[in-house]
Amino acid sequence: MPKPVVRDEARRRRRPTRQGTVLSEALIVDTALRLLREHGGGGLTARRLGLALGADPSTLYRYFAGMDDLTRAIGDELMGRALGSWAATGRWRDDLRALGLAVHAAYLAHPQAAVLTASRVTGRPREIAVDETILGILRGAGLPDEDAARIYHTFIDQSLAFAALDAGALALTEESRTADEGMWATTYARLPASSHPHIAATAPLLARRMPHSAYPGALEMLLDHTAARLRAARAAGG
Amino acid sequence: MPKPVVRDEARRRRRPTRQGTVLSEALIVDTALRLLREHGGGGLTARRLGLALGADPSTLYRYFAGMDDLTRAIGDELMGRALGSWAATGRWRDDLRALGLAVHAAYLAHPQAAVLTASRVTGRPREIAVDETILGILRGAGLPDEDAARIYHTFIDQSLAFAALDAGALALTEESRTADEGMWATTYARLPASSHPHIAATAPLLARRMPHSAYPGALEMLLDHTAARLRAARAAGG
DNA sequence: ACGGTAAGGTCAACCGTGTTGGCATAAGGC
DNA sequence: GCCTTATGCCAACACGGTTGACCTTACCGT
Repeated sequence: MPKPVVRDEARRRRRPTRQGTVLSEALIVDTALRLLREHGGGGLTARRLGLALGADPSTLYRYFAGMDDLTRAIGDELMGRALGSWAATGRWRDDLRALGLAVHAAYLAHPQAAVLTASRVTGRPREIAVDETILGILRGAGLPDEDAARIYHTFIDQSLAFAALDAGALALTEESRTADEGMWATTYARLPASSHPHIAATAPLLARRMPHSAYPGALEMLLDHTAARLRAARAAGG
Repeated sequence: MPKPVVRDEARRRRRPTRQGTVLSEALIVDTALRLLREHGGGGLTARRLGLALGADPSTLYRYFAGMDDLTRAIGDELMGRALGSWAATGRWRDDLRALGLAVHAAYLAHPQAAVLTASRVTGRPREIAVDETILGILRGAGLPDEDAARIYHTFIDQSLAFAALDAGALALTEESRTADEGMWATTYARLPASSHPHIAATAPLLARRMPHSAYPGALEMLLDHTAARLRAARAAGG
């Protein structure tokens, strides 16, 4: 039978660890983020986390149901940081763009964590706050609920999907990352025009473009689409 | 020192395994896909793969440098299947849409494999073939190289990113997947309008929409954008 | 036809992983 | 200040990828 997990705020006694640290959900999540940053994508292990905290690995199970649960908490923390770095201006297009870039940036700031968490819907508080904010921007701009729901869905999924993809590239070890990026300057650039005319013709352009994220461009497409729907709604509404 | 890896076509002897099966890269990849399908996302292990093949796990290292290398090969196989299920019509918009949906579908047909592979650029033959095809459609439609390269980049990253995200949802165990989907009908729907007015107002719409992929919508936005660029290019060109 | 070489399959072992059940200790309500 | 029990610790388990030494037999050259 697994140990019972006690939510942080319901914790009654605070007993320091043998090495003196007093544990908490926040401390564990922060330490996990640090480990991911320092030791790379596979660097987050129960044992290593315990060592970094000065606690036995099994102690973590008093705070999280398992590594999977901890992972979700990390994802929610990233969402919180994204929202914290964002401020509303009242101009829907600027606000939506800034929020998208903030989420993207917050995840990319911890690529290894992003890879682990970006494709999971957590349903935790910070994620809900972000969802509410997005819907608020869209409905506040005057979109009908139908459009708002559809565009919200595309917006959040696109942001998380690109965050995970881009983070995946960043999370590679320095060695294999430069190898991947160099692939465009080598493998692809060397393909003969006879067999791959289109790649050959655009290879220099691609080599310059591929190492960067395509997210800002995709985001702009979504904003264009939103603007068009907004014009349509205003025309129909009066 | 690791065992030397011999590429399939350079293999000189074909020695049957103790249990009689004759190995090959293709057989291993196919079996790996079957295991992922049958046993779920974490179901692909060297030991289990060896067992399914009737071979010792360590034998795999004669064919792939490690599980990571095998993973890349699986990703390339999915690309091949996507391209194989696609046929050109000459109408750029239809072709691009069909190719995007084919890639997305090929990955979603093997969600667990997609999660492992979609965020890696492999540089393997089938992936290069897909890239060449996309660029061909865009340049064939009459786009300037600059636009073609940019839209190609957005297109392939968007397709893979959504494939990984959507596959992530599908790859969950039946239990936690219905839990995740039900979250929209429960957690989100129960948020009070006082604290979360926008979620409360659109909850029924979201509950119906969120379980489906946002990819088709995002793809259509990209096609709209491409059409606009194409009009601009034609206006400028003559 | 056959012998020697080395390719390719096998075995046993290593170390690191998440996770658990039982135990010890001390925090904090009374 | 006692007693309860929350909370941290320990030892162990099953399983993961990976490796080095090994054996066997398919194939090449004669």
